This record gives sequence, structure tokens and C-alpha cells, in this order.
Amino acid sequence: MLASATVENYLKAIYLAAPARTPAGLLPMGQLASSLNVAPGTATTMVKTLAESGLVHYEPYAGVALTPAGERLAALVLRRHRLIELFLVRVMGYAWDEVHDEAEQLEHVVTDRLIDRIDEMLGRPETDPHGDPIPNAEGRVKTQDAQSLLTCPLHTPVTVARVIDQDRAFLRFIEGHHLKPGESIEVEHRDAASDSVRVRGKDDQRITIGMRAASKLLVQIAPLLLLVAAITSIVNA
Amino acid sequence: MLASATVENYLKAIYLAAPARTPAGLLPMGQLASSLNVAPGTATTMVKTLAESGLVHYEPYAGVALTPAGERLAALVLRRHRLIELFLVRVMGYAWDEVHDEAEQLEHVVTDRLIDRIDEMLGRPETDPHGDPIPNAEGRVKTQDAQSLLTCPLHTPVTVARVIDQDRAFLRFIEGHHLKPGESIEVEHRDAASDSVRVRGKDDQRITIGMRAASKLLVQIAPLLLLVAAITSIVNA
DNA sequence: CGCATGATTTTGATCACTCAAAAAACTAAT
DNA sequence: ATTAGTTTTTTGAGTGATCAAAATCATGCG
Repeated sequence: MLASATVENYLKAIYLAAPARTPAGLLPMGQLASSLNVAPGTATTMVKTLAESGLVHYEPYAGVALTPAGERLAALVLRRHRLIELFLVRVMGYAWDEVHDEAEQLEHVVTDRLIDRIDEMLGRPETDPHGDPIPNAEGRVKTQDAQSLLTCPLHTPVTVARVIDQDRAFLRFIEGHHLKPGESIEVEHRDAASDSVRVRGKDDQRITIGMRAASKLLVQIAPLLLLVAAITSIVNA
Repeated sequence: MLASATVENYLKAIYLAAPARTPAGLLPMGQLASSLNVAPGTATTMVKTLAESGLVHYEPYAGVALTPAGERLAALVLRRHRLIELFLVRVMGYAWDEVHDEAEQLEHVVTDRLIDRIDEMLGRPETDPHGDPIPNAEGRVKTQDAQSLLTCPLHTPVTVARVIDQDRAFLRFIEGHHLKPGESIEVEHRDAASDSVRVRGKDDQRITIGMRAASKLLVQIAPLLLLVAAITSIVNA
């Protein structure tokens, strides 16, 4: 009944591969195999045993998808991963680009008790250092309504909410230019021809980044304004 | 080159099994197998491959012992284990009888970097919550000169230095009677016939324990007196 | 000494996970 | 619709760790 680290990794990979899905909502075996750095045949075999345990649906030659049970388990793995990442940053003094690999290992051995201590110590946080949402102990995730720098309105103050890329060089770049989650910025210019997005950041600094990179920065519109509105409504009550 | 969790556990078991050694200093296979909860044949096979990696000496039908390389590795595993235990108690709010199993898992996946952060955060401690010495990053252990409650002088103030038993019920008993490392106590009476040792503890409370239990409590004689002497000599300089 | 007893090693098998390479199945394009 | 190309599955094999049970060894007792 206890899921091995391998099983957990397969479920996590399927869970996180939402972008690479076929119309039917299935993840092709090839995608899965390559995201796990495993030969295609290996993924097929493993997925078949996962299907026998009732953790995934498997359609031969089509792909794989999580069952509710598999999804819950995957979310719990992610919960552990993200809480550990935040813990490493907040408590252990890690830089945010250093935590991924450590968390990758720890997520498979840490007990529920320790995870709950961490959760408690961090004040039941909702997101990890990259802005990724932390599923709750039942495996449910609060969906965040964020758009990317590619789709958000121009000349409108927004707050960085999430960075969807674990690459260390990218993370260091983001940090170096004050684009970490929490910073407020504004998109000044977007140009498809030159594949570039110009952003005004902290201290009116201008940074131009490619659209590939821009798509990995999720932002929320004027959360400060929303906050102000919320406070106002409370005060008025 | 990277030692698997299994290899680490075998080395650790051999390292810790010092008491159960033959005259030649070898640990019999049977002992090893049962301390790892593994069939005898399994231990034999595994030890042979350990011998091929140069981590142990293996004498067929006689037993096994660590090579210097194996001993160093075992000590590093123990370093991780003990630092994690202390971390769980001091930082994560675990009770000292709850830490063993968690540490048992974490010790195999934690990086050197994290261990060093923990070590630093705890102030480079010399012992874990049970008083077990923590090997340094090179795998060397400072030998502590402690005697058990069975051998220490009677009617002499001593300080509990170490508790050699991970059994949770025993640890709770020790804690409940204020016999944890650091407490000062005194042996009042020992009687082989009744297999008992009477101890005067905190607030002059008397506790009588069996000799089996007494042998698991290590103490140091009058460390306070030694401390006073040290301070005196410094002051006089 | 010889042999019974207990410890140890061998043997044959299994399980989880993996790969490389052959076979089969889908897909799209002419 | 046949083919060329890609993706997926199958097959055969290997590794690390394990067990049960058979074979072997070591020792001590009579």
C-alpha cells in the first residue's frame, strides 16, 4: 500500500504534465518517459502496474491520466515537496534556487508528522518560494487566478505571483532583477516580431525579456487594490 | 560509488554492533542478519559485495569487520542520524523518544549541505539527545569516558551522560524520572542478588531500577567539580 | 574420535525497476 | 491506400535486494 519513491515520482510527473496533454486529456507515454529520464518501454511497464493499483487510467497507444486516488497521492507528494522547499528557504537559509534537488529527495521519506510540524511552523502557507500553490493535507489545491506576462494588460501594475521554471540560472536571473514573487511590476511593451517583453520593475528599472521567459512569470492584477477594497468593506461593516 | 541506503544500513549496523564481537573483533553474520531483520543468507550475500567494494573485511564462517573506509562511511551516516535527531528535538519540537524512526529515513537522503546547516544552527554540538557522540565531518568521534550505573562509585554525585537504548518506552521512563542526559544523580545501593540499583535523583527522589536498565545509563563523575577546577585554573592564570 | 547441533553459506527464485533493441501500431502525406 | 516515419509496446536481459530451504561447515559433547 505504501507508494515507493518511484511510484510517487511517476504520479508527480503525470500530475505536473498538464500542459502536454492530448485533446482527450491523456499524457503520451513519450512525454512521461522523457520527463522522468527513463526509456519509453520502462514508462509503459511502470504505468501498467500503476493502472493495476488503480492510480492511473491507461489507454494503450494513447496515454495515461491520474485517477482520483492517483491525483490525491500526487498532490500529497507535491505538498511535501513545496512545504520542504519553503522550509529550506525560510528556516534553513537556503537560496530559492538551491532547494529543488534537496526537496526532491526529502519528499519521499518525510513523515506526515514532520510535514505537519513544518506546515505549522511556517504558518500554514499557501505557496512555496516559487509561488507554486501548496495542496492541503487532503490533497486539494486552491486554484490561483493568475495570468502570464504574455497575457496581462499593458501599463497596469501587477504583482509577480509565480515562477514556473525550476532552472537555477533562470531563478537567479529572476532574483537578480527583482522579479521574484511578491514584487510589483508593469508590462510596458510587447512585441511578437522581436519576441520580447519590456517590463518596468523595482525603482523604475527596465528589463527586456523573451516571450518564452515572459510566459513563465505569472502575475496577479493589482492585488493591492483588491486588498484595499477588502479592508474598506470590512471597515464599513 | 554512491552508497545505497541498504549499504549504509549494513555499515551502520556493523559499526554499532561493537558489543557483540568475537575475540578476533569480528561480528558474526547471524548477529548482523538479526540486527537488520534480514535472513542470514541475505546478510552473507550483501557482505560479500560490501567486501568487494572494500568497505568491510569478510572472513567466511567467522564474521565481518569494517575497513577504515567502511568505518568512515558508517561514522558519517551516524553523524547525519544524530544531527537530525538533535535537530528534530531542538528545532522541530519533537520529543526525544519520537526522533529515531524519522532520522532513520532522513539520514540516507539528506545532503552534506543541509547537514552542515543543521550542524551550524545547533552550534556544532558534540552529542545528540541521547548523549550519543556526533562524529565530525571527517568521520572521527571524540571518545567519551563514561561508566555505567553498574560500575560507577557509590554515594558519589555523577551526571547522566548517555542513554544507550532507543526503545521508546524506556526513553519515556527515563524522561519521566528525570534521568535524561544532563541530570545529576547518585547511586545509593547496588545489589546483585535482587538485580537492582537504587538511585537518588532530582529532589532527592529515589528510583530503583534493574541492572539491565542500569547498564544502559552512562554517567560521568562530577563534571561540575571538573568544571570548577578548570575555571579556577583559568582565573588563576 | 565421531557425530549432533547450530551457525553459515549456497542455491534457486522472486520482486521492483531499469535498458536496448525488435516488433507492432498509429499518423500523415503523397 | 500504400508507404515512410514516429511513437509505443514487447521481449529478453540485467541489477540490487531479498527469502526459503538445502547443503555445508565448525564445535563441543559424550
